[in-house]
Amino acid sequence: MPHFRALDKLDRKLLNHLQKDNQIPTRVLADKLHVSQPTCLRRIRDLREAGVINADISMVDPFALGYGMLAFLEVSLLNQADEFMHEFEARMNKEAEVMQCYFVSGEYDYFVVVHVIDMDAYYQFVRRAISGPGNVRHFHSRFPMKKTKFTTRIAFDEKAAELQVKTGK
Amino acid sequence: MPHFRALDKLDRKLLNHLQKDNQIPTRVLADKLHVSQPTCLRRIRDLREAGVINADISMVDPFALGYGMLAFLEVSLLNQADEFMHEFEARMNKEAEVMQCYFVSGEYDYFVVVHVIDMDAYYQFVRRAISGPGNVRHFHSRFPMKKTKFTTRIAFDEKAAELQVKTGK
DNA sequence: GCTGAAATCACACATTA
DNA sequence: TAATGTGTGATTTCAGC
Repeated sequence: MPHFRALDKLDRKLLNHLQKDNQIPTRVLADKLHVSQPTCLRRIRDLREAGVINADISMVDPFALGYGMLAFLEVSLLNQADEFMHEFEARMNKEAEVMQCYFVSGEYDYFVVVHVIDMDAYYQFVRRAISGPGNVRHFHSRFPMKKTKFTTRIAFDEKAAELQVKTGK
Repeated sequence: MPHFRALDKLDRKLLNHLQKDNQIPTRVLADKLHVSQPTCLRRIRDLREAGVINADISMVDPFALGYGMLAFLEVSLLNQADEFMHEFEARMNKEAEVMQCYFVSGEYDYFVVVHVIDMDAYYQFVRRAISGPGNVRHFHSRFPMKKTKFTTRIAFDEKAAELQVKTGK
């Protein structure tokens, strides 16, 4: 049974901390926020169960591993019937090189962010996943020279705090 | 003193797991990979110290919090002297709404991904951070209708594994 | 890779608003 | 009634060997 509740100040403070570091002991976090350790833990558990916290992960630096090449790939499909769009999206979901994929309006249908080792790997990716399988009318590549910012942290301002949040199941 | 070493199979397996879930007890992870728990822990610690693991964080679902609106913002600067580019990049770094920023070649200089609550918030953001401060020649907004994939996980194939990785400081 | 001490997590229960 | 705080046992981390 789905229910709704609003995020209060404590929730927002917790999220702001956990977005930076989720390995901090609940005891330390509790002290910082002037609540007890079990309260801290309970709130975090609830945020996870509610899906506000999607996942708890280690961030790996792609450049530290030789994945120095990034590409923006714009794709327009031949056939835009629902099943074909789903087929394309499913394919992108399976491809490990695809970091992000967006359905966009305008000249192209999809905007895809691809992370690969080098140009050869990118070429192979395009042949295998884009031009190979068919149903692609046109595609266009751009190569960002530098990633100057990348964050998964979202900001919690007052307005957002007042919004109702769908929690739990 | 910086030193180099290559990632072996164990490192890659560890990273593949931790990218999905960094809350798994090292004991469980050790059993899965058929190594001892302290070995597992030491490897992970080394990967963190080496900077291969950037951060350990909770991922927050922006849509669960009412941040339902995404925008692609392309910007070209008036003055492209180094100091002005740094100034723009620094500004994007400070803005909480900016999730990603890339320096690109072509018609525009920067590709910026912005995450906001609604169109009004986006308008305010553009006025404050883009058109307001000056040195922007032209900008153009696109609004992706759906994010069909977003991951921070990078793939570890054999080729990548053989690459030398800069570790330590 | 094994063992053990220290720390953390996570539960039951009393308390408060 | 629902959420917080206190106290306690089970797990986990992490150092020494």
